[in-house]
Amino acid sequence: MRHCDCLLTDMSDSDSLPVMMHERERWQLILTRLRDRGIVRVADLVGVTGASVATLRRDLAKLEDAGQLRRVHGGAESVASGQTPLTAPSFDASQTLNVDLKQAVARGAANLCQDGDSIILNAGSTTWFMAQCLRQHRMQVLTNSFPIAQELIAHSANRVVLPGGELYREAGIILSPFDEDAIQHFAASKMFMSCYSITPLGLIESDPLVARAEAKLLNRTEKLIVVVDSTKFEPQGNMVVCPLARVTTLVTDTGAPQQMVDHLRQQGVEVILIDPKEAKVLTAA
Amino acid sequence: MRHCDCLLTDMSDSDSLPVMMHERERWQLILTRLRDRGIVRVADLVGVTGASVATLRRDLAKLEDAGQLRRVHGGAESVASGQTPLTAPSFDASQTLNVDLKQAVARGAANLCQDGDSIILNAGSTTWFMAQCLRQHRMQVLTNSFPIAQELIAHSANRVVLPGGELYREAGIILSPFDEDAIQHFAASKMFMSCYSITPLGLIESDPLVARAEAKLLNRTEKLIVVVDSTKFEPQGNMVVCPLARVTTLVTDTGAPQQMVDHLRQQGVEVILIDPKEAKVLTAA
DNA sequence: CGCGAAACGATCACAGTCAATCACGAAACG
DNA sequence: CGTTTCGTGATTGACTGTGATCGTTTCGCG
Repeated sequence: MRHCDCLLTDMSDSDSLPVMMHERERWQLILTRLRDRGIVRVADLVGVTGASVATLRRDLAKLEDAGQLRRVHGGAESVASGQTPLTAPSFDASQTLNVDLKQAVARGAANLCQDGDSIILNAGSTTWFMAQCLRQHRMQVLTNSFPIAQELIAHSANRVVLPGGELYREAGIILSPFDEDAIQHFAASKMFMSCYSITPLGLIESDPLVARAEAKLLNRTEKLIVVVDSTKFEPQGNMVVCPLARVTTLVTDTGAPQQMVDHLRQQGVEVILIDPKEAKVLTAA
Repeated sequence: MRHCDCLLTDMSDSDSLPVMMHERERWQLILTRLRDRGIVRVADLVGVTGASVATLRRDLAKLEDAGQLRRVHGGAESVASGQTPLTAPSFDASQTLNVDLKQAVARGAANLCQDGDSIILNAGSTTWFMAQCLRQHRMQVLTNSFPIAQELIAHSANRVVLPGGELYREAGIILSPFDEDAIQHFAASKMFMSCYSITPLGLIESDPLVARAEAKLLNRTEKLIVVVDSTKFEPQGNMVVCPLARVTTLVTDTGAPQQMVDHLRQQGVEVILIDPKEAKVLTAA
């Protein structure tokens, strides 16, 4: 393994340093290069990371599953062919770890949609995965997420409605401090949202502006469907968006703590558990 | 990591050398040239990419299959009914022919912007070219064009504000039938717009919804700067957006009919003529 | 109208890349 | 301490992209 590296570069082979890169380091490096150049080649990555082509191919496969890039012959390209870094929400390392969970939950939530529905898709990485599952649907979708709007417009026949406001570059969210808004004329049958964390006190966000935007959207619908992977049950953040009783349905994975599941059902929330292995609905009772 | 550094120098060397471009890189380059110039020649691409004629022909064939361009004898031209819905505004055939004019006019109009300005960029192919000229600027930009918002967010430090409404897939425009809107809180120092055509009766559009949206935006600013290439003086369409006297400044190319230029100046409109050859301002008197 | 030059499509051999598989070693677990 | 799991590297056969060459078609010019 490392011996190969040593043979290739005699001068740097002093084993005093741990030469081998870790998986996450490689991923980070790959994504960085991808953002800078729009395209990466496996052969290049071999030289940069010191890993074998097989490993790098696996890395690319995983990152493609995570929606972070698109594989092409010889390497991979940025999901938007190098045009915009906005096609996917900015993931941090911890989010990258839960891609499988998020995708499983997103698929489960997408099953709750039907053609003709008018839905709201709140900004978030899980809801972005959900948008990818809606390519065959024909609905009216209101979203405050620029990347979700891009995805829907480019790859589906759904109608897309946007709220007015400033477009925040990093998060890709459209936020407005004003109440007058086109969304006041939107009536949705369902709203899908994620959140920063979920506690007995309710749905929690960390950013006041985001919390306010979500509260505004909540007024446009009766049914609120929360989509969160099981890691969101770790209390974080401090802005309460709404109490748990406001939630109609919660979609999460089987890793959710049983205590919270019970508590939610006591509050009248329908809880849907998705097994990320089998990617199918286990129970809804 | 230092291990990486050693190899990185190697990498950058082989990268700077015209070793071999990859398929996607060539595609990207071809599409970029196509967007910039409206037409590419196989012989030119050979010199630029270093690939063989056969390979480039295959590239063009694939891109044509993907609907990204239309092959012609000797090369390829920008596609008529633009497929790439969002990377560029959909050009019709006549527009494709005037890319040079539009870009020259767009550059001239961009010179009227200063850091700190709050401007409105109405949807349109000329204003989209203009957005490409604003990468170094730092302004607040309100636009009802999804592709322009993409361009600004991805490639500039400008702040972007969007109106609320439905996102129309083909044109990439955000339109709303309602008056309540976040844009009612936006005060712009200048508004840039193109139009379907320009006649002695005023600025003309063909779509009532578009005309109404532009009229709404007109209320948010005093200074109205119209950017049109000289082909827009051929009367077309039927919806009058506003009279010529409403226009503060008109930027066009030297191909504009002298009669209209005189008439505009009689109305108090400042007319700026851009020579597409020299791409510089000729007269502003 | 006819001619030469350029461009075109088809085909072939070569090199690089891919997915699948097996084997090795390290860390995690009971 | 043994077993399991995971990440990694090497190998194999199949596939894709590439360049050169062929004969044919199209364009431009006299």
